[in-house]
Amino acid sequence: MDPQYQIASYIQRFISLTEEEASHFSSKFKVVKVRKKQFIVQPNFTAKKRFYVVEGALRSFVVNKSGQETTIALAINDWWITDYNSYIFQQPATMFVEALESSTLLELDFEKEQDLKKSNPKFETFFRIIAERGLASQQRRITMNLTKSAEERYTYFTEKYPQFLQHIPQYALASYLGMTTEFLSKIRNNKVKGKS
Amino acid sequence: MDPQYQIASYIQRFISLTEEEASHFSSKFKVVKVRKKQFIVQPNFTAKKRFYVVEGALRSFVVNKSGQETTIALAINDWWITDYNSYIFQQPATMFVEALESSTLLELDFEKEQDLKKSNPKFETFFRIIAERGLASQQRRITMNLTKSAEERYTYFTEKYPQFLQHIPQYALASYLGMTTEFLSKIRNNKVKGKS
DNA sequence: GGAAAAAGTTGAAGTAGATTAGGAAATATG
DNA sequence: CATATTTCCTAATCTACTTCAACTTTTTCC
Repeated sequence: MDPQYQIASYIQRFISLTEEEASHFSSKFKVVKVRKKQFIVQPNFTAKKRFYVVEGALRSFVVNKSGQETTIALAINDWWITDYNSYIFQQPATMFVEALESSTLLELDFEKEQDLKKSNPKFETFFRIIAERGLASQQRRITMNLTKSAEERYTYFTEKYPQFLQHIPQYALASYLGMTTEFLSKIRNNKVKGKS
Repeated sequence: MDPQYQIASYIQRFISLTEEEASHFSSKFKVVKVRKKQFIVQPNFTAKKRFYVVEGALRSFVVNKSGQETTIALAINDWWITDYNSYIFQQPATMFVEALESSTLLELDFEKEQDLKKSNPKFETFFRIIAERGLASQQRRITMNLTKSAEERYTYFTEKYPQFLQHIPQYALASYLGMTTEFLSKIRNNKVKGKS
């Protein structure tokens, strides 16, 4: 399927557009293919784009001084990814965004996004809606992280996002869920002390 | 100072409005005074409003089956608060929002917010901007929670949000930062084992 | 302004999950 | 298709933080 068509179909889940509007919207996106392990956002460089995933899998992560990587966000098809703090404020990024497998993306340049929003209030509405949905989902994630045990967080994730499990290596998922890869391995193999 | 004036001044930090637009915007807000310990959002009831804090302090929190409370968000003057997951999707709330001290709020009804956004694209832009800023700030919070120790999270908070410390009881702050009130007490009094 | 309730403190003991280290699978690539 | 690299697993040891319990201080409110 044509990637440009996909983004037009995606936006129309949230707002209704004429054919002309839909094709104007799609025209601002550029198809990008990335290979596994390729970076599309890097610390100290401003994230100039946000990315809609057509196919594949990516993650954003931070690295601390001792080299430990922590996954902050995950994305498969139909999800968006970038370093939002960098993109929204057009400031230097603190994160990497990396392809976990070869992927097809639609990139939207920050300036083009501003043009879209200026050109038609419907597009402004669209970006407002996806920001609000992101906000609500991050509120749920913060709540999970503060209130649930490692095992409960993993169980919740597998039930809520089963499609991710096929694409995300365990080391990336573990730090996303706030635990080590060793501990996640024990959970998955039911070897947590005190569990049957 | 007139509370309605404050919200007009607040929105103009983000977008410029004519006097008429500013007063149209302000007119949709209703001044509400709440006393300490009063709830403005409760689980199972849909959050029909979002609240801009003129003066005072509030928190949102969840309660688990064993009665333990976890603070999810904090708000003092110039901040917004509600259960966003409930408000945005107009679904039953899972959180309480409670006044930590007697406060003056400006409440915005969900329906009135929709009217505002329909009436003028500038208002759509405003709500998009505050959603995006919330998104970026939550991304930072998730990163902190996943990568820093309890003591580092506390130190970061005191440096970044010193104004909150005067208003927020320690038990509320502790669970917001993802630790027990006992442990936060030890951090504050430098009694953490292995620390000088 | 005095009693009761709420909030904060301290220390001892316990535990969820981290760290370390080594080996086994799986996957990539020449 | 073999071997190098990456990912995953297991188990012993360790620790950052929790739990519990008793106490002190601060705040509330009749």
